[in-house]
Amino acid sequence: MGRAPTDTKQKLIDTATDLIWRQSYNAVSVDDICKAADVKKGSFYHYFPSKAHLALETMDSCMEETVQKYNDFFSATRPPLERFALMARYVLDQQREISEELGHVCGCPFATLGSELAAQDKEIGQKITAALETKSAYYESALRDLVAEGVISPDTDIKQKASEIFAYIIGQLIMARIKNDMEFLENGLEAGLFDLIGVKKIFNEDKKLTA
Amino acid sequence: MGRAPTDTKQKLIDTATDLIWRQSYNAVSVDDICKAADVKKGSFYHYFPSKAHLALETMDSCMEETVQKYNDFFSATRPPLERFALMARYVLDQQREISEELGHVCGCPFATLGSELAAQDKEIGQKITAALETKSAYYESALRDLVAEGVISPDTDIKQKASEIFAYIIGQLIMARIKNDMEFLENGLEAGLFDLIGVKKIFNEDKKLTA
DNA sequence: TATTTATTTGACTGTTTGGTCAAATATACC
DNA sequence: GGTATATTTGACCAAACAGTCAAATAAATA
Repeated sequence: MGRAPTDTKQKLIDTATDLIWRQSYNAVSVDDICKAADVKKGSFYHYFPSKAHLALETMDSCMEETVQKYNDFFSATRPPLERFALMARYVLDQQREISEELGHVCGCPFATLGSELAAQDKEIGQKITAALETKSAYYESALRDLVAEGVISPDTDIKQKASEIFAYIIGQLIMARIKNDMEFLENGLEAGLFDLIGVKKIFNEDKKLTA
Repeated sequence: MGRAPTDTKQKLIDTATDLIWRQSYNAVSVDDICKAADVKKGSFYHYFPSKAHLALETMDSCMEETVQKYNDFFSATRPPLERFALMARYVLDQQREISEELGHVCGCPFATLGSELAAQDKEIGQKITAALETKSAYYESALRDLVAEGVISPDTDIKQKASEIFAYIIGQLIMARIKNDMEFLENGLEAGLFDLIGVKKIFNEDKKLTA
């Protein structure tokens, strides 16, 4: 009994993700989101108790996709350096696609939203902190495997190194967003990543490790 | 003839800097700024044609202070490694002070504002891009001196390295802001910086280089 | 003291904001 | 067809928003 569920909620989440990612949380109004999603405001508040809750759910939605991708990229079956390379390529592809679709380089949605809202909404700050720490965990694991394979020094401070890689990627994405410059990312992201890891060799076009 | 100038304009700039740095551009209203500065709205619009123009002037004000500090830290009379160490210490001191004053780790005002407004206000985006490139120039120069002194490899790609250092610092500051965690910065910032430069030695408490 | 000019004031406007609600409507099941 | 439940609607609200303006006021000069 009862009426069948619709895709309205997901439509709101997807629309809000794009609008907020492109602009910012406070610059996008509930009316903007409703208009873009072609949903009336009453429906919005049927699915979300507040605008902030919608933002939380866009984060969940983003994180779900990220975890799915990263579980593939960082699979233990892959050589650890390939994991990083796949991740870097994914970031670049994603940024290129979004920038063509939305007309602006958008950077990391977690970092952008987090930077804007961390001091404004505690719950969002915590959710984003958790998301970012999840990502770091992938890096740490891959770095440990690199130590085990003797590719990088056993003295490596794994936590510190992962944090460096992570901060570097976030920093690059923020810079690319501010400059609205994809080329900046294309040139620096992968190179810097491998420089940070401490290996000079990177993958060639056949996706095999060069000597 | 005429009335003497007052400090009202500067008071508005200083107040706005704190409020926007702590929260975000769109989360702070002109009324908020006026109330905090104890200035009536009419006066606000006597000095600034719009809220966005006020934001531009807060950036100018921040940049002025930064350039003054950096001209000292990155003076060619200093050993290049000391330049980076002084800068790192300044960032930490500043963040600690602001976080105690405003009750939250605030990160880099340029990055925060830039990330929020780059896609919303072109002029602000350009101003921030210029500011960030000015900072990078200090790093590049110091890195070249490190090469000249033989501290780092002459093969070093200076532009890329400066970009890595820069992205790392911005990334760390964004993370610290999101996590609202000074300890995170205290632990990682300086260590990561020197790791990125490629030297293990850092300054001891007497501010002399250790062997 | 009169004049000139920069500054300050506070009331005002039209719009947008996040959020509410009772009523209307659609649909799945019995 | 009747009933239960989920969804949708659009009108509505008070507060907040960026920005305006004519009048009042303060001070430096002459």
